Amino acid sequence: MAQKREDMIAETQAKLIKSARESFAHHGFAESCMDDLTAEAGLTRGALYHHFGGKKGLLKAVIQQLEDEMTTRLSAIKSQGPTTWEAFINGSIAYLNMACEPEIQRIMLLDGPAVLGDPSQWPRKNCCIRNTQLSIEKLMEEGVLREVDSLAMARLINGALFGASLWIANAEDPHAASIKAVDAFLTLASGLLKSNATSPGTSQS
Amino acid sequence: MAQKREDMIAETQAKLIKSARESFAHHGFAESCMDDLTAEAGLTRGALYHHFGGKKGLLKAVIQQLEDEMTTRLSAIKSQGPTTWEAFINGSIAYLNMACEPEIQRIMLLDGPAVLGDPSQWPRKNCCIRNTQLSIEKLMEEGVLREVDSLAMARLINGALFGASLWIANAEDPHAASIKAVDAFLTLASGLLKSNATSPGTSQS
DNA sequence: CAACTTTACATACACTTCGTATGTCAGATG
DNA sequence: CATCTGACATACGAAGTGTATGTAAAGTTG
Repeated sequence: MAQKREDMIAETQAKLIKSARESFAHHGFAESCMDDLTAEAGLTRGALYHHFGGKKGLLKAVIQQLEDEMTTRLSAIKSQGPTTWEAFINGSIAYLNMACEPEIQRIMLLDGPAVLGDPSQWPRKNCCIRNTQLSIEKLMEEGVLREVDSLAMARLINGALFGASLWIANAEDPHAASIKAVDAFLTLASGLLKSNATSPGTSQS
Repeated sequence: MAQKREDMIAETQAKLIKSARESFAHHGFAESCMDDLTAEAGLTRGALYHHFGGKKGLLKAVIQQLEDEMTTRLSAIKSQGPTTWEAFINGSIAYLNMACEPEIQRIMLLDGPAVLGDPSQWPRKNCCIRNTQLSIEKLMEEGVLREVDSLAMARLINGALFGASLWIANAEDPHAASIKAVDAFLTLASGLLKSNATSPGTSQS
């Protein structure tokens, strides 16, 4: 039964994180009330403070879970590209689409940086940017890309996709906006290529 | 003396906005206390609610002032480029540098979107993005750029510069990071050009 | 110019929310 | 079985926010 206890603890934490995700996503971090949050999970603020140390701690845990999920999803997509370049492009488009999801956009992209500061300083250093950076380095090794600082470029690209996602999510016609954004991104990304004819056709959303 | 009264009102508002800028920039929006804020300006919360309707209203006013200042500064820089393309690049680099300033980054780029939502929905619709968009359209008319949706591209570019600014501001060596970011941006931006040899040399920071 | 109204702010109060300090009970340990 | 640790709940105090009300000066109307 030594296991059972740990399971219950994990379950408690999972319930709190789940409630927090919903509340943060719906009302935003600032407007989310810890009493409501915990009540929704069938608990009290005592549990929250015990496990996460406070509201910000809970936000960190939620973001970590979101990051893990994003990483899993992105890895799956990136691993199945015919070329490294296409894997990179498809991964970027996937990231763009994910950034439009309310939970991710609201919690990770809006509230996260405002409350916790620069994402790259977060504990489990932002996996998405790391992923982008690794792709870029791989492409440079393959000789496909021009030489640039991979981290700087990864930041630019992630920022660009985030900016576009904010636009898409708030557009009157998000689907149309998404198509335009992908098209524009492909154009922009072609600047990375050594030999740039118009960027090679890539499967769109 | 009809003028004097309006002047005093404007002065009151200006004092509140000034205090708010400092407080928001130093402590962030959430941690800024309205009592401290207004006391610093020699007033009380009564004045704040009267003129701005609340904390968010004050944030809006502060952001508007920051936007106006940025627009002025950017226009000055853009108007003096030898070619439209160089004006665009120089404006972008200037935007990048400005985005690294703590006041602008913290208030406009971090707290602003988190508290007020997508910047493009703000009252005085984000002048920086508009500026970028207009530059892009002009460059397309001149036949320098490939055909893309100008708004989508403007969003991508502004987002990219914001992402880079966040990185620079939190880097161990911001100056070095800034140089890398500019270099990477030039590479990326070359994707916009119809004829892209390596992007033409441009004055760096 | 006198009575009234409006406006710019200050003061007072009620409500929410957060963090901490303390309490309690179940399970682990010896 | 006695004890202790850890997981959570309860209770309390301190801010902070928004609103409702007060006040005095400026403006308006007869």
